[in-house]
Amino acid sequence: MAVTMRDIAIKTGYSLNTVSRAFNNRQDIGEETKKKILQVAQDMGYQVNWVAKALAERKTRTIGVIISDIQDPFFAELVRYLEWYARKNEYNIILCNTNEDSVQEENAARVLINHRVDGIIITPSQNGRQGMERIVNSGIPFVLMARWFEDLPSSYVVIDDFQAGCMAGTHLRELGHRNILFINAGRHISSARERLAGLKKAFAEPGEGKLRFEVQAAPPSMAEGYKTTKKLLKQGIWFSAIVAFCDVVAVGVIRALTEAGIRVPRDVSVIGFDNIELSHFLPVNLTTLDTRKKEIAREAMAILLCQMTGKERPSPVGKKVKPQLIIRESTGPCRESAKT
Amino acid sequence: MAVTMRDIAIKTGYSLNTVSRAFNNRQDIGEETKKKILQVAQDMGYQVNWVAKALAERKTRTIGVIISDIQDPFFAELVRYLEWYARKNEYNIILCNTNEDSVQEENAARVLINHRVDGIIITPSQNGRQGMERIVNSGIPFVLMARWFEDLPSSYVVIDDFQAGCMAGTHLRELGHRNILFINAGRHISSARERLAGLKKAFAEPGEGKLRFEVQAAPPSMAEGYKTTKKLLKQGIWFSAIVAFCDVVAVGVIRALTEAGIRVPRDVSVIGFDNIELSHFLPVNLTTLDTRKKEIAREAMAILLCQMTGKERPSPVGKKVKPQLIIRESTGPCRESAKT
DNA sequence: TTGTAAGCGTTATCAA
DNA sequence: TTGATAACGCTTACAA
Repeated sequence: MAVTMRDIAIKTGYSLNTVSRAFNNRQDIGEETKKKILQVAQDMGYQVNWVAKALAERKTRTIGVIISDIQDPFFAELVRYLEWYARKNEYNIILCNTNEDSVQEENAARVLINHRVDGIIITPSQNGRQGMERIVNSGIPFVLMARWFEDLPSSYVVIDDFQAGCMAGTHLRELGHRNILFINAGRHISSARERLAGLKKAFAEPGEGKLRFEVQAAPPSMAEGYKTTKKLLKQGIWFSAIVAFCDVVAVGVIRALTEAGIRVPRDVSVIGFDNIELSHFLPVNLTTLDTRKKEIAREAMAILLCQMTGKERPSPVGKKVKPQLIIRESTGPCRESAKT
Repeated sequence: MAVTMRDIAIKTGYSLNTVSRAFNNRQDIGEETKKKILQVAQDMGYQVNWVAKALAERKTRTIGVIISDIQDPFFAELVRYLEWYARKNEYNIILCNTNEDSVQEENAARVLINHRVDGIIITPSQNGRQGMERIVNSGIPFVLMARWFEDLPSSYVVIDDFQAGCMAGTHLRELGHRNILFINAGRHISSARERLAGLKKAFAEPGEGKLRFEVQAAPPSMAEGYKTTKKLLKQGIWFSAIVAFCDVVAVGVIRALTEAGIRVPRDVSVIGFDNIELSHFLPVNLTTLDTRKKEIAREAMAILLCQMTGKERPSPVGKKVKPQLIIRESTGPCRESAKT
């Protein structure tokens, strides 16, 4: 069907090998010959067959990306950057969405290994390790992104979630808030654990108030943020500020508050994490901790590229990016007149 | 490095061919033999090499997806469904993001062709046809999704955008709105043209008001919706309802209105398209036209699967899915007391 | 039921 | 600077 290098070899009278040389820009070929071959290739509409090339070179120039929820704007943005950086380095991306499900994750790992991807970037679901095990055993270079395992010696790029939690807490404390509700994600997620720890730290000084509640909305989504808040409100629980695990959850939280006639930030302050694009196009713009999505994607790709091209087995490198507090409209001073 | 079929052949004493038979579940092999081979394969940790398989079979079991903006929740959701349906049929997805740029689109087309994907699903940027041309010439089966070319005989799955526009207009007309502003996307996008036409149709009856303005926010994004609205407001233009090209644009529109002290829907009604998840978690939930993302993804995949497996060159099939009006909080009756 | 041999479209080795 | 020839890891006739 399609034109092959052999066709070109026949057409030009050169050997297959020489044709290959022309395409791969080798030194051991005459300028004239090269020109002629490339011209003929163009005329015949030749297109490399990357499958054959991959088999011969044992390199697919393909990176597997395992993401827990492509519909979450945070991950969507990460994927966008990853795709961009990959493309720039002439790699393709095979996308696998796990919906935070360990079975789908394991399946994704298998698929990518069979596909002989050159490397993997993964946001592990962290509620099961079968997928990770497969990847580790395969020997394919990989980088954890946004989440990591303390006990797994591997490369990772994450935000400094402890610090992020701490910054969120400090911001609220400084505004006078003493009764904080944290709508967290499931504790199996590393960032959930670390943000909680950071938050607690911020309220560790005696007399400085406390984290009154931590509840878990899993998976982290608008719907869960909404449902959880609604339920708590119904229980008559009171708080002057809510920390949401991420902006997406915060959006659901604010909707629930609005429905209950509670105004943000007058009655209750809300703070999120991630700084997704949406967070500054809401009627009340969200105070949030920027999680440096672009940097994370860039770093993850840089580390992976390094491990893929490196000759020797590379030692794992971990990177924690500093978060940044973005103060907008959803947080304000605590009003003492809060009811109970 | 990795275990190959040859290794298994040697280990078991059978021929390469017999090993192949075992894996491909053929009939011409003894039950015992098969069992033994599979067992050994498992023990040795064998993993198929899909690259080699693809080269031999001339099938990669890979589908290329060219999307114009993965960060747009509408497309993110489509991609999620596509990935799901693909996986279900044992296909992988190679993702290419074009950012609505025809150069990136052409590049994506080239890449996917070189990769010998079995099929392509594309949301064409429609501001240049080089990419489409490449795809058509390659002979690889493809399906247009969400956008189509009237003059290109090819398979497509779109929403009935004319009807969607018409429904939006009718809804507003029935609420008494007579001065409508349409913040559209660029006219090169088929859905932009068709929604506009439908909208006009809804106001075609004499005395039934009119579409006062159409302005274009390109690319369709929150930021563009915001900027455009802001600018119009500054110009002192008045209208009682805004139709936004999509929910994402509507979000930016509402933010701009809110900043200007204009309340939705009391002062101005807003209607969007797509019914993204976000649209019912906003402080004021969005009235919108559901664009049946799941159906579109399912249909696109179904048609593609059919074309990929079909023996004969299939004739193009086009499908227009019916939109659905979802009335929520952002539209209300027109108040005559509108200022100018 | 099994094995032999050729082929998929490249790259790589080595000799000319 | 070029050309045979052998990989790469699998499938698929065709033969036994």
